[in-house]
Amino acid sequence: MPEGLEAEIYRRAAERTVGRTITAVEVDDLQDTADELRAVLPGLTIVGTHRVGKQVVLDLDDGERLGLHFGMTGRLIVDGASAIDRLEYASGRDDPKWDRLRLDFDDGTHLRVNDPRRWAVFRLDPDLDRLGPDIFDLTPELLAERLRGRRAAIKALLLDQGVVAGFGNMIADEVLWQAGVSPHASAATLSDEQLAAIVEAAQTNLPEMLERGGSHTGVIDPEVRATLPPCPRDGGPLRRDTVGGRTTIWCPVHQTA
DNA sequence: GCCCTTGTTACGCC
DNA sequence: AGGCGTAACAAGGG
Repeated sequence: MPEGLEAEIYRRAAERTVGRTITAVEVDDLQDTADELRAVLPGLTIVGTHRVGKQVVLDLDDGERLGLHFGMTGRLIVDGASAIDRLEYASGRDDPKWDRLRLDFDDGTHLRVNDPRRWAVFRLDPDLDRLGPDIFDLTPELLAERLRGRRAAIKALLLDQGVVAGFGNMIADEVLWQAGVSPHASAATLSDEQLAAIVEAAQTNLPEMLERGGSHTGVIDPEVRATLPPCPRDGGPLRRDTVGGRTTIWCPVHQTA
C-alpha cells in the first residue's frame, strides 16, 4: 500500500520525466477528471516534481500541476519499469487492463499508473492545503500543534492526513512501536516526552525504511503482522487490535499510554 | 463464495 | 462547529 515512503519512491521515478512533453493521454473513465485531463494535458511539458504526504505532483509548464494519488494498490511505471516491484496487498502482476492513466511523451517513452482496485485518483491542481505537515518535516513543536485539542487515539490521528501527511497503516505501527507509545493512547494525555519519542522515531526510521525500499521494511513487517511472534524488543506478546478502524500490531509491554 | 486487506470520504451522533 | 467513530467503496487473493 503506497504510504508516504512509496510516494517518495514514485516521485523519484517520475523525476525522470522532467523535460518531456506529453503527446497522448489515456484515462480510466471512472476518474471524474477524465475529460479534463484528456483535453488539457497534451502538449504540456513536465518541468518538475514534488510530493506532499502520499500525493505526487507533476509540475507542468503552463503553471498547472497534476496530482497523482495511488490509493491502496496503485503503482507507477516509468519507461516500462515499475518503481516498486513488490507492493503489499497489491497483485504481483502489472496487467495492462489495470492501467488507469497513461501519458505518452514526445521521445517515445511513457508513464503509467497501474491499479487493480481503481482507488488511484488523478486531478489537476490538487488541494494540498488540507494536508498536515509532511512526515519528513515533523518536529515535536509541529506535532504538538497539530494534536492540540484532539483526544482520539494517537494512531487514528497519525493516519489522519490533515494532522500529518504521509502516514499509512504500516509506518504508523512501526513508528509507535519504535517510540514505545501505545496506539490506543489518547492524544490529550500524551506527555512531551512521548511526543518527542514519536518524532524521533519518525526522523530516524522513516529515512532508513525509504532507503531499504518502503513501508514493509520495518521491524513490524508483513511477516510479523501476520504471525505475531514475540516482540523483537522485549519478548512480550504482540497484539493485533483495531484502532481507527485499521488493523494495528503493537506490544503492550513496552508501548505504554 | 466469503472474508480479508487499505486510504479516503460520507454520514450520523454528540 | 467540529471532533469522533463507523461504514462504504473496489476488487484481487487466500
